[in-house]
Amino acid sequence: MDRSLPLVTAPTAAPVRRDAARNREALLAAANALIAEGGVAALTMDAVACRAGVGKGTLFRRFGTREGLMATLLDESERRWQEAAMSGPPPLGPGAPARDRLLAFAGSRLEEHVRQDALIRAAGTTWGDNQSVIGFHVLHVRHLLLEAGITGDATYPATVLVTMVSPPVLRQQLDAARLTPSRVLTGWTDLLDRLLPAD
Amino acid sequence: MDRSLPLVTAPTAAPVRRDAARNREALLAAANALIAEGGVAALTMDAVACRAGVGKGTLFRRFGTREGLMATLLDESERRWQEAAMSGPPPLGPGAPARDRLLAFAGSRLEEHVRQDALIRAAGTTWGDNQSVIGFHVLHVRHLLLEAGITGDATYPATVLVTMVSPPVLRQQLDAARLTPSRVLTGWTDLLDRLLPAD
DNA sequence: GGTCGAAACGGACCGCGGTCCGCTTCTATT
DNA sequence: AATAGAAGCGGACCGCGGTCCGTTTCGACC
Repeated sequence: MDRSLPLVTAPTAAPVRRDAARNREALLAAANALIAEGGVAALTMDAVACRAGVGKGTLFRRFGTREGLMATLLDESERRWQEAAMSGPPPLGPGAPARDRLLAFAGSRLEEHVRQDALIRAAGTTWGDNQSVIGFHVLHVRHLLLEAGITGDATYPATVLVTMVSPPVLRQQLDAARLTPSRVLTGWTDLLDRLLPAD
Repeated sequence: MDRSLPLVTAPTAAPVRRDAARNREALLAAANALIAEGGVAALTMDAVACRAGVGKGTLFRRFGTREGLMATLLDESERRWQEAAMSGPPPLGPGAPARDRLLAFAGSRLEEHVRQDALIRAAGTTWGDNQSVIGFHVLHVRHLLLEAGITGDATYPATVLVTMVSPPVLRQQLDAARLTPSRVLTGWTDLLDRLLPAD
């Protein structure tokens, strides 16, 4: 682990009561199963509650809204990604040159966002505008930019680079503009090299 | 008008029948009135139909979904913006130096997106991922970048600059990162000057 | 083990988005 | 003007997200 940053916060405080914790896990398992079987559209709140063998009120008490439930599912994989970025193998994890890690960052986020696209869309702004996730990515990239020797303010360039592989921007480029993933990464790399000092 | 680009396409083909056209206008007027009175939350499909004096089926036939209705409302103001950018007064319209027009573009989009934020959020991906709008902006900025003498590929930098004043990115910067609008524009200007050749 | 307050549970209930289909209205054609 | 048939219309109906509140369960403390 190359530094300490707050990981994505637990969106719902861990329940204290035993039954509450058990139900929480049952609900998440049911939600994952439903998505695996029938896609995001199959994730109805009634179905989740029924499959988990609990009442609907319990489900809503735990996750607030359908989008909140989705955000929790996304947080799970985000947590795994963040661990990989902080203490996993290079080039995404520590141990590789900063520029290589930056490229790995872009490729990895692109892959993740394409893989989870349906769920991210359905979660709407609840997840997409998540401050802690974006904030983590910006700090991560900013750290690597500084390590790579960027001159001047690093926060805005970091924001730019993170933004350019964010879900809405990728959708625009991949779907609307009909670009291939590798073309997107080429553009991103060019942008990175314009922002870094010429070596 | 400095060039010809396709304006935002009519989202719903103009009705041929007289009564259909009349109802369409009545529905849009009702929708605008409801939003003016009670915000986006007051825009229920039943209320729009009732206020316009037509049946619910007619409303859905015309606009497809609630989001589709919102997208139509947004298209109206977008059309006005595009006219201002193509044939309005400088610096947004033609007649000013390219760099000034680019700054005017950023400021104008920021203002527009902040003003319409609630509606844009509520419209979801129906409007936000709108290819024709984003495509228009990218072409506009790309044109100005070339006029300003950018070297190399201009499309990706144009996409970057457009993206950085898009609604989700602005929300992240203004709400989550607590930046002021002028700070955002400063960052944008810096980015622009990094992308343009040093003069 | 008994007691008690708080936390969690569950399912009836509500409002809204969206669909469906029989009825009405318009306009092209003669 | 009459006609025909396509386009438009309307509102009953449905499913799902979300709420509410009386009931149940947990576990801390005695």
